[in-house]
Amino acid sequence: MTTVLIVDDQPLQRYGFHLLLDSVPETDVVGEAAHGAEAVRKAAELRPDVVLMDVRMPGMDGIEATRRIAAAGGRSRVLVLTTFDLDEYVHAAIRAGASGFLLKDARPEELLAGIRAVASGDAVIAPALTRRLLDEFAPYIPAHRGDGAEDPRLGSLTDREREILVAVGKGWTNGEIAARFVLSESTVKTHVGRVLAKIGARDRIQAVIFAYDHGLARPSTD
Amino acid sequence: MTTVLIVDDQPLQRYGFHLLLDSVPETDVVGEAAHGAEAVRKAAELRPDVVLMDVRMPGMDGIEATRRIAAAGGRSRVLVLTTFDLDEYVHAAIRAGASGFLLKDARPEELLAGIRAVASGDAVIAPALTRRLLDEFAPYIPAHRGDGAEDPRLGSLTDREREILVAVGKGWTNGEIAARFVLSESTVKTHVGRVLAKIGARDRIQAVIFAYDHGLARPSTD
DNA sequence: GGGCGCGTGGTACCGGGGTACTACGGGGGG
DNA sequence: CCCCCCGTAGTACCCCGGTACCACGCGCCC
Repeated sequence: MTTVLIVDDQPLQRYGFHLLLDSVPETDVVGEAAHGAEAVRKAAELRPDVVLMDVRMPGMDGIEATRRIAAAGGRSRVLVLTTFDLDEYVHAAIRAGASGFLLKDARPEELLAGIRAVASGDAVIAPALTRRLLDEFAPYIPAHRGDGAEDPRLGSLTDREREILVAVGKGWTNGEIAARFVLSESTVKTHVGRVLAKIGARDRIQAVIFAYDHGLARPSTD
Repeated sequence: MTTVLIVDDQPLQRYGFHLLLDSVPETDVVGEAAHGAEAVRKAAELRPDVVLMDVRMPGMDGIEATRRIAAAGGRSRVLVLTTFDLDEYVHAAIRAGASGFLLKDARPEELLAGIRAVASGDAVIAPALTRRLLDEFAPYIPAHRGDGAEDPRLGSLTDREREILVAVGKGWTNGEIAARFVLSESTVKTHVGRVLAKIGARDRIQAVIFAYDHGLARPSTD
């Protein structure tokens, strides 16, 4: 039995979801909320397995509410439901920590399957959005995976050189690298020089780009 | 009516899929293949709407076959099906141009729903894999989307300065930027200096990292 | 008209980065 | 045993990048 909290500013919409979830035995609607603030409060109080979250709401919107519920660290998973498949919503929801993103025109079975998946710790994305997400993220998949053959330039690096490349990818200067690795700056320069030669980069800048392209560096959420 | 090509090295597995797809009216199995090479050939010959592709096969594997079918540019969409939810497979399949990735332990309705979605141009990912994909790609979502408030540093840049930042993000030297923008190098240095000051970067290197973090630069598939 | 932001351009200076070359000790394989 | 790779370290040199400061023309708004 999975417990559900329904969040939507439209009473009729809540009623519809409530009816649907009551029609199957495995879900139990434990509460409703009409806006973000109420959602955050009730999620903390009722500790539902799944929060069905609308995006567009007066006051605190669904994204901010999702962020707070996710940040609270409880075991509630948020499934975002919206009428509009705007990329910004999807991006924002994912970043906010949502476990799912479905459109309100989904068929009832899809919604129930989504709730089941989210409750069990998995995640779901509406197929119409998945296509765009895949197209967007495909370039970020490191080339050394996926291309069958690993980039030979990566393989040519020694362990130490790969460490140095990662450090360069973080934007550290030679002096900083020397300090953190407890090395002389000369040694660092030697390593960096060899790395540049091996990967075919003229600058440390192109080494940074290389590192990003090959998954050795990734955006930090500092 | 969506036409389907079944690719799997196990005859019994093909038989099972065939039976399942024959049991519903909206799919029509137009062929089978036992390995990658045959799959590529039959896909070109039969032009199915959807290719049900196994990953592990002797000879040419499903990933390579997917790559070739996708590269051929026909309207066939590939739905990869595998027993193992290894991240490498998922990554490789997405990079190869697959439109979907499901596990063989999926329920029949899920498989059929997946085929429908893929045939209509959407994409599907098994919920168990979606979670890991989301966790992996969330950092790549540019901070200026998703965080509600746009990064004020980005907004402070003029149009020209943003262009310059993008160019810096590509790893171009001041000289190259000057050449491509038809400017003097002095002007470029002035712009770069202002950009660095505005975004709070000490180097052009950290400007490159900033560009990646904020979605102004992304891995190129050169 | 006077200001101001923006894009353009210049000079001068200096420090970090990159290259070339050399060197040496340790570990592993022929 | 000897050699080679690897990691370490140094010196010398040059150039690009970054900073500081100044300058001018254009468009826009008060």
